[in-house]
Parts: sequence; structure tokens; C-alpha cells
Amino acid sequence: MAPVVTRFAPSPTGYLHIGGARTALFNWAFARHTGGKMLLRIEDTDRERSTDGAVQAIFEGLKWLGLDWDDEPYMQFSRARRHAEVAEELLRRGQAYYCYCSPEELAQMRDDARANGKPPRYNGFWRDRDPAEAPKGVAPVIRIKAPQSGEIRVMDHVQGEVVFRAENLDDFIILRSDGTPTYMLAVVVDDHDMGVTHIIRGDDHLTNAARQIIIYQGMDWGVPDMAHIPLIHGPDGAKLSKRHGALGVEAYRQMGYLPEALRNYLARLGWSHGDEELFSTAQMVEWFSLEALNKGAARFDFAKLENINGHYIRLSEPARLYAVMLDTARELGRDRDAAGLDANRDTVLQALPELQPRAKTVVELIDLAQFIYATRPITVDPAAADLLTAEAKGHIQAFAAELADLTTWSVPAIDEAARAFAEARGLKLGKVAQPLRVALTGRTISPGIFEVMVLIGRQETLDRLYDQA
RNA sequence: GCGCCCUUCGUCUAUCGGUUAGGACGGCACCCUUUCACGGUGCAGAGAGGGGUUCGACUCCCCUAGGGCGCGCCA
Repeated sequence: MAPVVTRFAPSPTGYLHIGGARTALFNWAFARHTGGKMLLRIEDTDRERSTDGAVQAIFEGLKWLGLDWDDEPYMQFSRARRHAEVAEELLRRGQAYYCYCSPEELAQMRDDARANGKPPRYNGFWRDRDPAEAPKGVAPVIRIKAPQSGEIRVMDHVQGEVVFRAENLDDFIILRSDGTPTYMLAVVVDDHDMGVTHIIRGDDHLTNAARQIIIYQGMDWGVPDMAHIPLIHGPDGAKLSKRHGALGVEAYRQMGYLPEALRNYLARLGWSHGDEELFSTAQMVEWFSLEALNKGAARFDFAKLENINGHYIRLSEPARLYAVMLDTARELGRDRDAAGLDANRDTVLQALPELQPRAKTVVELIDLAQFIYATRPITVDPAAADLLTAEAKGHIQAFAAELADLTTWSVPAIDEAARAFAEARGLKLGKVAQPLRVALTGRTISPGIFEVMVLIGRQETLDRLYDQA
């Protein structure tokens, strides 16, 4: 069997959105699983809407996600001449014809059809007409001569065999009047020329598959294997489209998600390997198969993504996390955090094992680390301030005095002192610890408060305590 | 409107004719505990509806309903 060649073919009219990212992931996983290649093709034939910025966003999005492609990326528009040649070849073969209808006439045609309760399709006006009748000065388009009876069968790895009756497909345009190819032609020619063996894409292309097969047949080319994967829907069940808030992958990075978490989560959306939930990318590659792809659309669930992200944060090396925190702080323009993180590298690194189990995202990790580089007097959350009662302040002051005299500044030593202090006054440890937490971090949530003291050091601890007492 | 696709707990899913329908997230309760997390234990929670086929259907077929996609000189 020939080596597998898949491709990811986004159009650069926006960022790399989450649905595209998953399509890329599946193409990538299948290629890696089979030891084949995944090619990248930028479908930039829409000159109006394609932008270089979008192309860069796609490259960067894929790189961040860790999805590497083989060979150089193909820029579809650069192959326009080849596409036109194929359109002309189709013309010579009698599989296509010139059509001189204007866009206005076509719009009228669709409106009329709709008004009569018929499908809005091209009526084949120029299909068998003598080109000699062509109006002067009108640049024609080339249309495929689609079969008018019989059926087109799409053999799909996910959807099974899907049958379309020929009369439901019209003679669509393959070459525009300006000589540039339409999507339908360009995809077929490129997939063929690039040697693509497996087309894995969203199932919004399922009906296009039937149209494309007509072109393959017109050229006597073999049709690649296909797998049309269901789309991702929003939490409300509606399409997760750009206009409904679908986000680019960089947005997920900015929200503090780790690429391996996103890969794991995305993989579970529409694909499964038994009851496996948390698995490495290598594991996914080993397990991946087209047959295990689901048919139904899945809804995007941030709660689960967060859970998975938390899992990978706990698994990460502090040094790596520190680097991501710094990058994220900078990317978000959080200058104070970036500076604080940068100036306290060692302390943050030491604190991370305490921070990791408490954070679901890198952004939360940054928030949790703020107590390390907070400047005195630290600002206290309004909600936390309630805990600083007169009585609590008394405890803080008294305990601070004891801390000043401690011989060893370590978690066990402080812990012992705190318990003795509480017991001597008939208090529960929480009664003492919680006000200390507020005075030291300004919040009610933080790592173990004795760890916090060791992290920021005795002097800073005493200073912060006296600030609040 | 026409065509095509889809339908198991709130969500993601397992099941590939015979299971007390399993797992994960989320929820709730309890345990751990200096807060919050993490971790642990337990509970609630599903086969859209209706017909068939079969000794036996979540599983196969048909209909209905609901949802999605497509029907551009966009991709």
C-alpha cells in the first residue's frame, strides 16, 4: 500500500480557529500513525479576503499546538496556471463548457427557482448551446458538465457510503471569468498533484465531495479516501462559527491553556479510544484510527478543557511553567507581573510545586504567584479584609513577635510555633492561620501559609505582618 | 424549499444483538485539612418518539420529531 499523505488546507481569511485546529490534529495524527506525511496547503485563491497575517497566524497556531507538517507549505494561488490548464483539459474532453451568464442573470435564476419552490441551481443554459451564440464582450466562466442522471457515491471512512442523485448537483463553475480557479477545481487538482491519499476535513464538505468526484471522474483520476469529521458546536448546540465567538488558537494560549492539554481535549471531541481520557500525544498517535472517529457533532466544553489543563499543569516541570508564565504575562501586557516574575525567578520556581495543584490555567498560576513580588503595603481584597478583625490583628502582632525570635526559619519550625501559639490561647489553628494569610497575601486563597512565609523570607513576612497589625 | 448528515446521563464518550448501559467533566455529600486546591470515597444522572426484524434490541430497517451542513464567479 502506498504511503499515506494527508493535508490540512485552511483558507487564510482569519485565524486558525479551534475547529480547524482539530481537523489539523486528526490529519496529523493519522499521518504520524501510519508513518506517512501531512502536507499543509494554504487555500488563498480568494484574493479579496486572504491576508498574510492570517497565513502567519496559521503557521504560528500549528507550531504552538505542536503540529508539524512535511515539505514546504503549498500556496494554492501560485498554482492557478495549473488549475486553468486542467479546466481547459476538461473542456477538450467535453467534460466542461463555457457559460456566458452574468452574475446578475444567475442571481435572477436562483431567485426564480426559489420562488417556484425549486432548488436554486444553474439551469444548464449554456450546456449544449453553440458557443457561436455567445454575447460579444462577455468573459465566460467554465462550468463542469455534471452527469444529469444516475448517482454519485461518496465512500467515507466516517459517514459510510453516501449517495447523491445526479439531478441534485448542478453544473458548478470551475474557472472564473478572470481565469482563476474556484475552490472546487483547485482542491481536486491540488490533492491529485500533491499525491494526497486521505482527505480528512469537516463534514461541511460532504456535499462538496460529491461535486469534486465529478471532477476526478472527468479527468479519470483516482478519488482519494475520505473522512468527513463532524463539526464542533458551541455550548448551545449551534455552530461554533466565527460570528458566534469561535476563537483562534492564540486566544486559548492567552487564556492560559497548554498545547498538550488542548491536543488531549480536542482529540476527545469526536474521537475515542475506549474509556481513555488522559493520554499523551504519542499515545494518541499510536491509537489513532479513522474508524474510531465519531459521526455526531460535539459541543465545546470549557469546564472539561480546564480540568484537563489543570492535569497537565500539575504534570509540568516548574522551569517550563515559569517560562510560559513569563511569556503569557508579556503577551497579555501584564507588565507588573512580567517584571515581578522576571525579578523573582528562583522564588517562583520554588513556589511552583505549591501553586501547580491550585491552578487550572497559566493565568491563574500568575495570579497565584503575585504574593511573591507584591510590594508593601500589599493591597488586601475587600472580601479578605473582613478577616482582619481587631482580635485577629492582636494575634498577628503577638505571633509576629514569636516569629522574630524563631531560631530556624523553616516550614516545620513555623508550623510548630503556630500550633503552640494557638494551643496556648485555646484557639483553633485556622483562627490564627487565616488572618496571617490575609496579611501576607491579601487574599483568602494561597498555598500553605507557612510555605508562603518561607518563600518570601522572614524579614518580608514580619514587615507585611506589622503593616496589617 | 431541495439534498445530505447526525441523535446514549447537563457535556464528552464506551457499547460494535444478550451488560445491574461503563468511564470522564460538571453537580451534590462526606473524608483529608491552616484557606483554596489536589487526592480519596459515595450519590444523583442517559438510549428523542413510534413502528417493525429477532428468542432477544441502545445496537439492524422504516417513519416522525429535533439538530446540523450544503445549495456563491467564498473556501
